[in-house]
Amino acid sequence: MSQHLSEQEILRRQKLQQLRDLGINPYPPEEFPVNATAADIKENYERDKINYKDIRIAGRIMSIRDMGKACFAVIQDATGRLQVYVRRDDICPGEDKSLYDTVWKKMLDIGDIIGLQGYVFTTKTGEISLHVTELKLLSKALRPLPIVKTDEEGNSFDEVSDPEFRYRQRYVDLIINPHVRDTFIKRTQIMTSIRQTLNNAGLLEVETPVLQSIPGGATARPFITHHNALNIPLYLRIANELYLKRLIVGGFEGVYEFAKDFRNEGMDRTHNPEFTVLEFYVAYKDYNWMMNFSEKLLEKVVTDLYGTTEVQCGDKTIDFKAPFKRVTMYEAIQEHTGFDVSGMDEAGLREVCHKLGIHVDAHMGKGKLIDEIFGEKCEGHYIQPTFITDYPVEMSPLTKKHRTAEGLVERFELMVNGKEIANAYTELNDPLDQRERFEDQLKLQERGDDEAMFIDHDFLRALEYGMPPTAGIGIGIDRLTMLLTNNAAIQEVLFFPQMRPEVTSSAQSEE
RNA sequence: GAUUCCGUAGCUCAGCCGGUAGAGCAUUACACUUUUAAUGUAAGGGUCCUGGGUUCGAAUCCCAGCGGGAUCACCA
Repeated sequence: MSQHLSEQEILRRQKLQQLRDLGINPYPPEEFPVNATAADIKENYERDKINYKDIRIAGRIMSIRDMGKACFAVIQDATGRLQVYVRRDDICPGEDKSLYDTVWKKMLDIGDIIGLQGYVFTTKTGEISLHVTELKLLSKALRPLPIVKTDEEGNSFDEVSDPEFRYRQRYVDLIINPHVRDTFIKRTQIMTSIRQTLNNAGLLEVETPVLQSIPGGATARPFITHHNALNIPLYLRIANELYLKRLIVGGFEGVYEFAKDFRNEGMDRTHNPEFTVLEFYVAYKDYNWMMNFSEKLLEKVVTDLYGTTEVQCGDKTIDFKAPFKRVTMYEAIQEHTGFDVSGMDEAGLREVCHKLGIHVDAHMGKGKLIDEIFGEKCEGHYIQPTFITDYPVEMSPLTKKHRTAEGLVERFELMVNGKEIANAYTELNDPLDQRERFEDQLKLQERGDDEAMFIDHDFLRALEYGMPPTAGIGIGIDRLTMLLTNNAAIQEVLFFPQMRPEVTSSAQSEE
C-alpha cells in the first residue's frame, strides 16, 4: 500500500527516527505520574503557592513561541491549557545542551504529547505558567495538527470549520476546538443530572433489548438484520416503550432507560439514524403528574448545568422555570388559525386544511389531519416551554382515552423553541382497548399508511395479566442537548454522527 | 430521494470572462533567555476531489461520478 505523505509528515517521520537514534523511545511504555492539571494550577496557584513548587503535568503541545535560548509553549490536558516556560539552562544545567537544542527545539512539534516537571510562577505579563525543569516525550505525533489561534478578544483565526473534516476526524475537532469539548461534557452532565433525579425518585435504571423481533412502540421504518443461529429476521429497536411497560407489569413501579433507538429514514441536521431517548414509566401516576414531574426535572437539569433556569438559544432566551404553560391541542389550533376543530369530522378538517393551504394526502385520517394543522401552523410559535395536551385518539395507539373528552387521549408533548422535546401519556392499560387500537392501525396500513404500527401479541398478553395505571414519557436526549448547548445540528451533539463511508487509499488500490 | 451551492498547500481562503497557482498561519533554516495571533530575515511545500469532453492550451468552460453543506420530502 502506497501512502502519499505530505512534506510535514515526511519530516515528522524523520524526526521519529532521529529520536530513536538518540536512544529516546518516542512511545515509552512506562507511566508518567502527574500531580496537577492545567485547570487546577490556574485556579489554585495564587492562593496556595507553596504547593505548586514541584509539579508534574502531561499534555499535548498546542503552540510554541521560540525565543532562542528560551521558549514559551502551551500545553493542553483534559482540563484545559497551560503556558509553560522552557529555558535551556534550566532543563540542561550541565555542559550538554542537546536536550534543549536538539530534542526540544528540533524534534518536538505541535501535537506531540509530553510530560513536564517544574514549578509554577507568574510571568511579567501576568500569566500563570509552569517553569519547566524536566521534560519527557510521551507520544510523537506524525500528522500536523491544524492550528487555531485566538487573540486577546477571543477571536479565532483559521478555525477548522469544514463540517466533513470535523465530523470524520472528531478526535482532531476535540483537540483544537475547546467549545466542541464543552458541548460533549455538557451532554454527559445533562444525562448525569437526569439520572440522579430519577434515582432519587426511586426509579430503577434498566436495559431492554436492542434486537427485537417486532419493532414496536413507535411508527418508523426499522433497520433489519438477520440472526444466523435462529435463522430469523431481527430489527434494531425503534423504541423501547413496550419492553419498559412489560417491566411495569412485572411489578417494578418505576423504570427508566437511556436508549439508543434506530430509524431507517432520512438524515439531516435534526435526524441521525441512531439517536438517544430517555424513556421512563411510573406506576399509579397519570399524565398530569408527569407534567408536574417533568417540568421540575428539566428545571433541575438546566439549573445544574448553568446555575440559572434561563438558557440562551440562538437569539432567544428560554426560561425553564417551572411550571410550564399548558395548552390543549384544540386551544392551540383555535389560537393560531382561528378555527375551532374540536367537533369536526374528517370532511370538515379537510376543508380547514384547504383554507389554510396545507397539503394533505387521501389516506390521512382525522387524527393525522389535526396533527398536520398543528405542525404547520402552531408548533413553531411555542418558544418558551409549553405542554400541548389532549391529542386525537387516532394518532396515539398506546395512550389511554381521555377521562372526559370524547375522541381524545391523555397525551402531552413538550414544545420548546418551536420543537418537540418530549412526548408523554397516561399509558393505555386496558388490554381489550389496546387490541382494538392495534387493529385500527392495521386498517390504516391497509388504507395506505406505511407508518402504522405492528401488532405485538406478547405485549397484549402482558397487558392481559394487568398493568397498573401508569404514566410514561420519552425525552429526546440529542435534541435536549442541542437546545441546552445552543447547537442547531444534531451532528454537533453526537461524537460520531453518521457519514457516508470514506473511500480510503487502500480501498482505492483494491479496485 | 429532489433542488441548489461547494470541493485549490497541514489549516483558513484567494485565483475562475481559458495561457500552466498565490496569501496568512503551520513547516524548514538563521537570530533572539519573560513571550502570548511573539518578532525579524530567508526557503521549501500542490494528483487545483475523480474520470471524460471542448480547446493549440483547462484549477477556470461542459458532462458524469464521489464527498460535504443548505433547503424540501420522510421522521424524533
